Amino acid sequence: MSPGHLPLVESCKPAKAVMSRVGDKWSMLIVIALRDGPLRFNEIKRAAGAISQRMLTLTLRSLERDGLVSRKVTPTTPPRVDYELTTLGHSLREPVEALGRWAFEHQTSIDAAQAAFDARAGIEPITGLADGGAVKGRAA
Amino acid sequence: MSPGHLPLVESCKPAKAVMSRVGDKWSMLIVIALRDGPLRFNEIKRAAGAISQRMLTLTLRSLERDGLVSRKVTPTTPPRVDYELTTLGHSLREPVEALGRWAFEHQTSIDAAQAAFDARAGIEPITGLADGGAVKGRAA
DNA sequence: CTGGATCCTAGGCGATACTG
DNA sequence: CAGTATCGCCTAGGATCCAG
Repeated sequence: MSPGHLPLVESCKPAKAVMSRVGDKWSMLIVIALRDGPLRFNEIKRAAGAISQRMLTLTLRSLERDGLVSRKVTPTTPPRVDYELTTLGHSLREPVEALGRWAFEHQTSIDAAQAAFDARAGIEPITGLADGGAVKGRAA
Repeated sequence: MSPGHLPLVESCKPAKAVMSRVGDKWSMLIVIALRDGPLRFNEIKRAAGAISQRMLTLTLRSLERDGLVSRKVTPTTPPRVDYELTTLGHSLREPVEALGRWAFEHQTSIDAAQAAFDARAGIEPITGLADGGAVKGRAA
């Protein structure tokens, strides 16, 4: 997709945008929650677990803006609002779920790599200098 | 992968972690930059474009910790450090590139949806209050 | 050239309170 | 029930200076 010799940052701007969506804290969780059909505001909230009403509203709006989710209002009392994945939204599930599968398949490899890295960090101080060797105390 | 009736948040924690990686500002850009072979610190920097040395170092470290990138130091003067995708890193490219392709394929749909949404937002002010109607500039 | 330590700001996100 | 408005924390991430 990218020729290879040009900045490569510009060549994948649209990809960057989508990756941000995928990586943000709640979007994909909501998309997955809606995979089996429409849900109401509070149903999504319950499904997502710890999301705040503020973030749910914002995320839903933004998902709607991107055309991934549709919003249907039924002006009764109390009001009823149903959210549903659009065709575009459903199509996004495929690559996203592939990514999810990758995560599960390689979970142990990642865990192992992290453990090994952390172990090395504790053992090799800074290149021979005798250092107390705090495991990178709670600073940053 | 998730039974469907449990919180669903906990069932995909590892996926969430990976999604965050994919979604963060520089990780995938670096992974893609390394797709054709090892690069030195400043070569990656040049390829990425606007990244700060701080973020490059941090991202690289964290990629290394996750076992996606390997770091090889050649202690010459000046020092030479090569970064290369590990097998795990390469395997991640597949789902990530799939996501990238999705982004390109549906770019126009998303653009259209956003334009339509913004247009609607401009028409329906806020329940009658005359609003100037700034289009809420969406940059990055 | 590689990369650590510091400082500083924008904004993501949660908590809470209020409206229709 | 659905949604908005306000506040305040906290972290991502850029700029800069220093060191090996």
